[in-house]
Amino acid sequence: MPTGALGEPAFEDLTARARIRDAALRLFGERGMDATTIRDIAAVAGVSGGLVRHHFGSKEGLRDACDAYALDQLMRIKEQAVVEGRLAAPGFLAGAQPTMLLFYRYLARSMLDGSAAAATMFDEMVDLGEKWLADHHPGLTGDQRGYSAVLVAMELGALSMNEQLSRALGADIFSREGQLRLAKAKLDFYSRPLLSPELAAEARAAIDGLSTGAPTSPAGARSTSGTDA
Amino acid sequence: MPTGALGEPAFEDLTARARIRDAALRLFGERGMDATTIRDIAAVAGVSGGLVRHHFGSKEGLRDACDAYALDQLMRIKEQAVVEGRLAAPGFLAGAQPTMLLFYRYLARSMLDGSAAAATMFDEMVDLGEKWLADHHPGLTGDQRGYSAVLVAMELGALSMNEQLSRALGADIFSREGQLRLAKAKLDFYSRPLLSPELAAEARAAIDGLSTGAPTSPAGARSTSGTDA
DNA sequence: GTCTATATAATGATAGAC
DNA sequence: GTCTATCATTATATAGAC
Repeated sequence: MPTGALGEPAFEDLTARARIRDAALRLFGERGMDATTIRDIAAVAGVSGGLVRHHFGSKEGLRDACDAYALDQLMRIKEQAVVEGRLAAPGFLAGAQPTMLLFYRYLARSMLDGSAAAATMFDEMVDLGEKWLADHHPGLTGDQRGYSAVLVAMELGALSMNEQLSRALGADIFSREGQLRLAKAKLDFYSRPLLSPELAAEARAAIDGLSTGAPTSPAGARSTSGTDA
Repeated sequence: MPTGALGEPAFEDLTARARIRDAALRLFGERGMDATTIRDIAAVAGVSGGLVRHHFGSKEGLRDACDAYALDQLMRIKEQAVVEGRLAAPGFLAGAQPTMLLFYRYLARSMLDGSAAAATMFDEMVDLGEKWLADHHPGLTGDQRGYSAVLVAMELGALSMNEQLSRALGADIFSREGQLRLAKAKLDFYSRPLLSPELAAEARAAIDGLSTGAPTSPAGARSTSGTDA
């Protein structure tokens, strides 16, 4: 009954299979799947390329294993938190430990890389968020699903921007220091409305203008949607 | 003096060079650079692979050209808005036209793909956001830069999650319908605090706990940061 | 400016020895 | 379980014809 790994102290004590999986988790999460070769993973894991294939069949097979493992670990951590009765409502803030963050980053990247399993998790997170909103913001006016989707996309998206974020923050968000600064900034962000009522009204007017009138762009006749033409 | 293109009606009227650039902008933005081959781009642009090289030298050269073009177009649109005096404060909401969104998505993806130019833009956006906050939230307590960094990372990150977001929303966020739903949801998101004062206090307590005490994770001795070990 | 054909490098997949 | 060696494919880069 392993307690989870992902590059922890006893890295060299892990089975080769686990080391490969952890190496893949890290490299896929850092650079994405396309930019990571099987050889890279094998090198980090300290094994040969052939062994990767032996254990996981193919690169996609390895990715699937990583997805499943990350999902599983996240679930495990969450359950543990429930058992200990410290499942704070703002779990997305409290659950900001580096270990969890790394799994979340991996899954965010995996979504961008086109993983079906990761996409499913996104949808489930939106569902959960919707329920959470119904519980904690019973008086919320409009599009609760939209709200939740935006929240999840932003959380996960910000995580996939970890490199930029760390640079702007001046500290790696996976380090203790950066983690703290990020958590505080996010708390600020979530506990105070960005837009004042006046600005919000202004924005609403702009949106209403969009829904009825011409595209905000003036000169040059342009179609509404472009790219797929 | 071109008025901007990116897959607009007169696509076939553009020079081959512009068609290549627009095709690259679209494919890079959709799937990322690694998942896009020069041949893919050439096919979409209706030219040969050799011509891509002739005009841009290399794939990186093409990427640089796309970065510069996207940055330039965005600047142009912004200036236009200033001239017309409709630079609403919540520009990140008002500036949600599909065309802009597509450029922003491209740049977000380019950041993930490791573009230096795109990274620079991220930093500049954080700078701008900081100034905006100083103007509009003079009474903001703490880490303004952190706040701005989170805001930018979330905006751009959500955009890079456009596929997931569109699925959850039930409409492509680059379509008129999806754009509207997204804008409204974001307005909701930005004009109302997610966390009630009680929940915020709870979260703050959790964060303070993090900064002093042990890592939230209990069993199994684990180091603070794992991956780089 | 534009194309076709080719060289070269890298990658995922595979086979077989230990 | 693990490795080495190799194949087949694909992608970028290049050269040269039109």
